[in-house]
Amino acid sequence: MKIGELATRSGVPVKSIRFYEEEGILPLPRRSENGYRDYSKSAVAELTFLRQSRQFGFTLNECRQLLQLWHDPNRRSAEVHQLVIQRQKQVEQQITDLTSMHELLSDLLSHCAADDSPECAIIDSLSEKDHE
Amino acid sequence: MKIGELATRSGVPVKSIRFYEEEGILPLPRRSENGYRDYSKSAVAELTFLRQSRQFGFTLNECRQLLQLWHDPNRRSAEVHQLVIQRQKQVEQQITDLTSMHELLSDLLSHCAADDSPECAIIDSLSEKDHE
DNA sequence: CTTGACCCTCCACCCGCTGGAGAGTCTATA
DNA sequence: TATAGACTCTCCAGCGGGTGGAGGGTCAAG
Repeated sequence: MKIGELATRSGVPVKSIRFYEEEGILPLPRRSENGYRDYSKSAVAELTFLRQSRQFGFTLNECRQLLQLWHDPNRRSAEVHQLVIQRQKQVEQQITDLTSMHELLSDLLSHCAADDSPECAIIDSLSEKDHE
Repeated sequence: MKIGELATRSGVPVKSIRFYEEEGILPLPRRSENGYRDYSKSAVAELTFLRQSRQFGFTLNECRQLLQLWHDPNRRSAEVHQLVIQRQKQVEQQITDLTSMHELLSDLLSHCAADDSPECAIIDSLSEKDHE
């Protein structure tokens, strides 16, 4: 299978596949006589796994670890679990941060007249130092 | 005022100040005889405004617009309002995305034994294509 | 007269790709 | 058989938003 087919089958762009290989996240595939990358069926599963992991927001380094665990028949599922817990905590933190940001934005909006005059409470708020 | 003092007063790192100037987001300051950047008091307010805007998640381009409005005595507050609304919508979208990601992660976690065995529902789930 | 705290410029690197240049290869059709 | 177009290859540059370091200059205190 050539890289284009792998790309459509796995849902990962050709460019990204080459990038992942360069970064050592994916193994280097064998080459055909003409120099084209030649993939086996299992590459589709591997790349699909990678794409899914990325969609869950794992960094490439975390994906590397996940792929290692995926390949390791002696893995402990607790280790996988740990990585996912970690990721979930990050997501929680991000939600918390974004939620408070959303509130602050609401505060800004509520004090702005939103008309043709230059007076603007938003501008004023943004000019203030936090601790004052 | 030299860049170091501006940095501590505004809460923006020296490196970032120079970066913002290079990018044309901040005006180039006058220079002292020795070539050092020489800032007026108003630079503190301007940079504080920029830092606050960044903290609300505005991109540098959006900050550029906000700074223009900040400087413009004939601004319409509606325009500022519009930018903030836009930003808030993005935040809402991000929260939505992260929340569904959080749920999916919970689903993964709930099916994993998290023990010493290699069987792992998480690994299995991540290997599946979305639409299957 | 030296030490240390500043300041300067310039270049490289981070992440996770994406786009393009310039070249080679393969297949279908005229 | 020539050629067009769809692939493929490698290499290099750039995005956003900075950060870090090298290799200098400058200034005040001890």
